[in-house]
Amino acid sequence: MPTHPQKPLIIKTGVQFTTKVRLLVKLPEVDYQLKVKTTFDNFENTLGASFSLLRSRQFFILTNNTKVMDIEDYSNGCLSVEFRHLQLKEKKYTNGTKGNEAVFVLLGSSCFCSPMLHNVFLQTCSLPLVVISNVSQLPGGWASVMWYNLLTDEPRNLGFFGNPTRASWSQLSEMLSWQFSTFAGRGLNKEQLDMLGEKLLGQLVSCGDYQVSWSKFAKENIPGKPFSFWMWLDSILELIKKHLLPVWNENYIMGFVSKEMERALLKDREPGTFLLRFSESHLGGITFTWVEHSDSGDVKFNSVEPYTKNRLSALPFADIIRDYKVISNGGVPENPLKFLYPDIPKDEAFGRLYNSQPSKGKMLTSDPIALSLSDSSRSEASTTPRSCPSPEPPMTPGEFDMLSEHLCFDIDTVSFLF
Amino acid sequence: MPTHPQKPLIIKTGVQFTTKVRLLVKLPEVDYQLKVKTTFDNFENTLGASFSLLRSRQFFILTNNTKVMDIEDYSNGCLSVEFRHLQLKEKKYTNGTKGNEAVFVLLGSSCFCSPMLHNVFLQTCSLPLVVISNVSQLPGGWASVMWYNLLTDEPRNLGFFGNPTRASWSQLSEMLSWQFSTFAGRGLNKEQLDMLGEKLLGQLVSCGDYQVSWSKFAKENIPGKPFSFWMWLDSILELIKKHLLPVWNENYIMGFVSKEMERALLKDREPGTFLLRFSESHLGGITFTWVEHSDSGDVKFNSVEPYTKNRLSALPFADIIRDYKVISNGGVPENPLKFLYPDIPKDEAFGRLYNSQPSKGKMLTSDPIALSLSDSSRSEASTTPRSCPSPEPPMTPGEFDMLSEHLCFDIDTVSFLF
DNA sequence: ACAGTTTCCCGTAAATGC
DNA sequence: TGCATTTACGGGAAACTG
Repeated sequence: MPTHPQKPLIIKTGVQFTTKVRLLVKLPEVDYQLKVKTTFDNFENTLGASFSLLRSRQFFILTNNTKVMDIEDYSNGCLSVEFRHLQLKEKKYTNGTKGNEAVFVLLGSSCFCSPMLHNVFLQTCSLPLVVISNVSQLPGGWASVMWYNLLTDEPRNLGFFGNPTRASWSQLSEMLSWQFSTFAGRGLNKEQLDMLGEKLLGQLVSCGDYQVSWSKFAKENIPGKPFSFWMWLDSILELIKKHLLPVWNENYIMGFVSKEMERALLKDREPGTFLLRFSESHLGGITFTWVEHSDSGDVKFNSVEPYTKNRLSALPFADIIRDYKVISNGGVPENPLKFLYPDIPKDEAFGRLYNSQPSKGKMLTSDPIALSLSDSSRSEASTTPRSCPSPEPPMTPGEFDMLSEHLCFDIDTVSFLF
Repeated sequence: MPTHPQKPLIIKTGVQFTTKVRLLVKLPEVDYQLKVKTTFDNFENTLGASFSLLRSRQFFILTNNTKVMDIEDYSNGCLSVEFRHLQLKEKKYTNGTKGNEAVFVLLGSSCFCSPMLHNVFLQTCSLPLVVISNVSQLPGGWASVMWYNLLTDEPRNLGFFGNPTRASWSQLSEMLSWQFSTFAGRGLNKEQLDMLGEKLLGQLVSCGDYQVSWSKFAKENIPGKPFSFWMWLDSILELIKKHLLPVWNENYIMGFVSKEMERALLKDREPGTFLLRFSESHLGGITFTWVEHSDSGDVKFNSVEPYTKNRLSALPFADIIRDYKVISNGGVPENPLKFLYPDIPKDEAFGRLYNSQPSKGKMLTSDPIALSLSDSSRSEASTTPRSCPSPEPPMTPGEFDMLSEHLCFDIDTVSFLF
């Protein structure tokens, strides 16, 4: 199990993780033990080649990394060893090049069989994974995992990020929707994806499918903003996961709407109609915009400053909507939010989601009154037996091949689907 | 320097600290080096005794703990070595007894002199200190440091907490006031201390001086509350440090007033007169109570639920006072807080302390409206030379004694005054 | 079982490295 | 010098351990 249970294949240095090595074939009942060692593969090329180059960044396993595969460790019909409390640390004396956080590396494992299988060397490896040193790198690391799995079928394409291939918008948008359905319980509809596509690619999306670069997706900042497209999207995903889950799952958050579209949708609606959208200017923010008619009959739009995780952890979003008040010139506070777009009465939509006491009767506002008018794994077995001269070969070549092909190394029991 | 710069003599395991060993005498210019080693003293009795017992809890220094005292390290006219990045860890294989967090222990240091002073052994030690494993133990640890320093002049009374002596209320109250003046910039006045004394001791305080036990001060819970007296007081100190410093320093927080006293003070005052007091039921909370007259002419007292660090970090306290509104039956919100007790107009008192925009004109309340009607070193040198048979004594006995008496060990440059 | 302690690790801030 | 990355550690919560 990697450090973040929800995000496999990402390991943070200094934080414990778990891995399991399995022998996929049922062996004849012989009385021997397998000594298994888990190591971090610091070499550039594939396993089993006759020579290798050390990578520019190297890691090692700090903790106990050898275990004996016990006959009693049968689980699901195969021999396995689980390594717990493994911890990764970077080697500090490597040549100066500090790579980016998207470096893909391999966790390898080797088996020595004794006494009967003595001198037979077996090796397997995990899927490529990302090493980070701080949770602040988790979004970037996850972007790498997604991009890799979207564009490579090879289980061990370690040079992938040297020249990452592009993704078509149809591929990418499907994956983005998948992220929302996996982590937030509800995916993205066509309108939401269209807005995202336009944000990422401009009007190009509408003119057929388009190729998106890795850089545009996760490295370059959105023009005029201090964050990349994925950083922005991930901040919203996190906001939903932590503070908006029920509202999101009820499909009450339109979320991804441009301000132009927002106005177009609201302008012909009943006064007091509102919709919820994510902030495009700040990371992890959600606002509401409502329509009203001024005395002269003009249509007016009002928005509130985005609510971020800090404000939402003080009061759940549904309660904010219920308790939101505008103090009109008459001095009487009133809630301007009447209908969730297109025309659902507010309490009908949010009623079940209210948490704390509603405000009524004599009330004390113990909180500020602000002036604000505008919105400012798939499991993969890979083995590479090395032929070593064995003085007394304990198995036939056929038996050996079979054994080699069924030694499996999972970094997590959770499968990883893309 | 210990882990918490403001609270010396408390070291948290796994967190870096700094210490300095100084040779207080100016040595004749000889060409030798002193190798100094810092260790954690895990023995029961004083330095230099012929035998010792291991303590039930033992710690050791994880990191590099030897350094050579260089001739060039002269600072303030004496030889010194500074140890940085020291880290403490508990020995895990000791006998089962887990002691409490108030264990006092010693950091020791020994010097080997070579080549001229070869075979001469010198040793010094720090003041007693407290080891904790989590910042949640900091208040308890600090209570120990205070109690020790209040009641012992001995620099190394390690058995003190086996049977801690009592403190007189006059001693203790002086120290409590000192804590507030040190950490919050303003001490406690007689009325505040009287309230604290009564809380701790009942009416006994008024009948002359009284002895307070260590247990009553920091171990036993306040009757009916899930926290001790010091836990409660420290939570308030922390609240002031983080969120109330300017208001506290302007002396606008009466703070320590019983509810009875509060009512007695307010009842004859102008309606809208209010005062600020700390919550006695919750840790780290502050409320305000104001007086008003009901239609029938009765005096009424209203309080708000205590503000805690979470709410105060959303909006500073002065702004809360400015923006606080009661929505009367007429529906018009109004601020009931008019005069800070005894009769200071609110804005006159808090005007300078307001931070954000005041609320006026058309206002949006983006925050909840709650229904709430009631308050529901000194530097110490200690050396114990051991006489070792030296084949070629490089110094006269007099010189040696002088050297021994002037080897000093500070755990911090910050002096510690009680 | 429970209560006092410790461990774990996120998330912010500061330090470091290139 | 500035940005990318790591380290430091407070703080909340889970895990531990007698």
